Amino acid sequence: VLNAAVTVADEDGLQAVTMRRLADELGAEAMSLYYHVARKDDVLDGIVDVIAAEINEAVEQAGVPAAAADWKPVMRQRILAARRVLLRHPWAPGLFETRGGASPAVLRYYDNLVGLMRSGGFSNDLAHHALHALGSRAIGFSQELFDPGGQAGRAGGGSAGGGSAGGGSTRGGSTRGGPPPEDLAAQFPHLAGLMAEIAHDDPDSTLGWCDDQAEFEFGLDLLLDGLDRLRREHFE
Amino acid sequence: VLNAAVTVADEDGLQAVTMRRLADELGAEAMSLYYHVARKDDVLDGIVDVIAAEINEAVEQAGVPAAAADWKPVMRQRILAARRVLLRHPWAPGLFETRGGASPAVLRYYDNLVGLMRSGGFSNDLAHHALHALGSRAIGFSQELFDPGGQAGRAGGGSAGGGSAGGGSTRGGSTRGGPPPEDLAAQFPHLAGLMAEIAHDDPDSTLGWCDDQAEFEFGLDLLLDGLDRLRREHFE
DNA sequence: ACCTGAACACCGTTCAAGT
DNA sequence: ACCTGAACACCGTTCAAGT
Repeated sequence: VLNAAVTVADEDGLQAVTMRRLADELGAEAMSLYYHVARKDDVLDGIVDVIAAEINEAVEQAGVPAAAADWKPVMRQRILAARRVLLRHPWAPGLFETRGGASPAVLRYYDNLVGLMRSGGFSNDLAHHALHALGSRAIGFSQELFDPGGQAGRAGGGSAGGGSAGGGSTRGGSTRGGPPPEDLAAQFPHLAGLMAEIAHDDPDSTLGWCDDQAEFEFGLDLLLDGLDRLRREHFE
Repeated sequence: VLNAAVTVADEDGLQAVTMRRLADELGAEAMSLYYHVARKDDVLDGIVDVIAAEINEAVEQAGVPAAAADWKPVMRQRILAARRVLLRHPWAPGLFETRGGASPAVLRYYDNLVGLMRSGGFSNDLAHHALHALGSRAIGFSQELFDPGGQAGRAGGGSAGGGSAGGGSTRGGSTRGGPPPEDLAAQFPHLAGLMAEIAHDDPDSTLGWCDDQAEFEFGLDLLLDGLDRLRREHFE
């Protein structure tokens, strides 16, 4: 039922999952779906629950314990495991943003995360702040403003800043009569400088030169380290 | 032209900004818009540029310098100024996620941010990491999984974790035959415990008990402090 | 109980015409 | 050069019927 929707989304994107298309996929030739489901929103809610269940399963299979005194590496592993399944469903983050709270499976994921922090010495107050600070990173994706890869809603986000100093504004320039690409460096000198220096490490691409996985872990570790510091301060 | 679209979105939400509605609002009675614009995507790209320009204007009016040796408080002010305009356009963050890279105005915003970091002692490499780590927080909003307020895409996000241990799953329970609310505490013990302890500070609401502004600043400061530490390490 | 067809009110977009 | 009307191919959703 819902699995068909996930398959369609994986193959042709979220915008392809339509009631008529779903009916086609399921053998049923028409909108008999409305007997089993009240609104389309229900199937969308359903598929975030399916994905969240897949995340929980992956976390358990990876053998990441639900409680540990050494909370940090465990939480890191759980989050990276979640990220791995989200990377298989690039359309899912967009759905998680709008309907994350409707899924018991994501609540279970978060409940485990809180349990892990509690057993690691977090007060409820700090655990609460931690969930806010991590935001969507807690469940394996981050929200970037720029996505040179072009695929909107990609898990883990695309790259930020310099990455699209070329990509973004080249597009803007051609479609909207912006400045020609030549004086981009003049318009955005700092981004251009940043890009020039970083891109030279990976010379064969000026757009997709960000290592998304490494950047995700950089931001994650920055937050986890900061939280650990606060936890320790609370103890001493 | 684009201002009409922003007004419609502010009043009736993003889903209300439709080509026919826009034509109505503009006096023009039909789809003459297609003479001035090729696709609807162009007007969407256009309005993120309008909002980003509003952000840049607000930052300049607030007198936040574009370069400073003491980069941290300046960056903090810039980001919080950006957040203030995003709070006036709750639908905007959702658009920024998908089409952020298409706007010269957001590129300008980011360029200023990079310039600020550079003048504050960041290497290009660390500035690049910083943009990734901050993600959408750099431009004033954060992505939360749960939004008890119900308004999807609200700037700064709704509240996370415990906030919807009640809200989210009560909804799930009623619409999808989940468990009755009574044993939610049994199903999600850690979230329930967290909520019980935190909510008691603000007893008159079990759902919207998160101080979004405070939580946004908590996560922001966690990241800024971590980045400053890395910057100092690089110096010594 | 379960499915179906036709229809309704909406989209974005095209295109031949109007002035 | 600028606008318009009618039409097309799609949506989600309803509803009276079918078995």
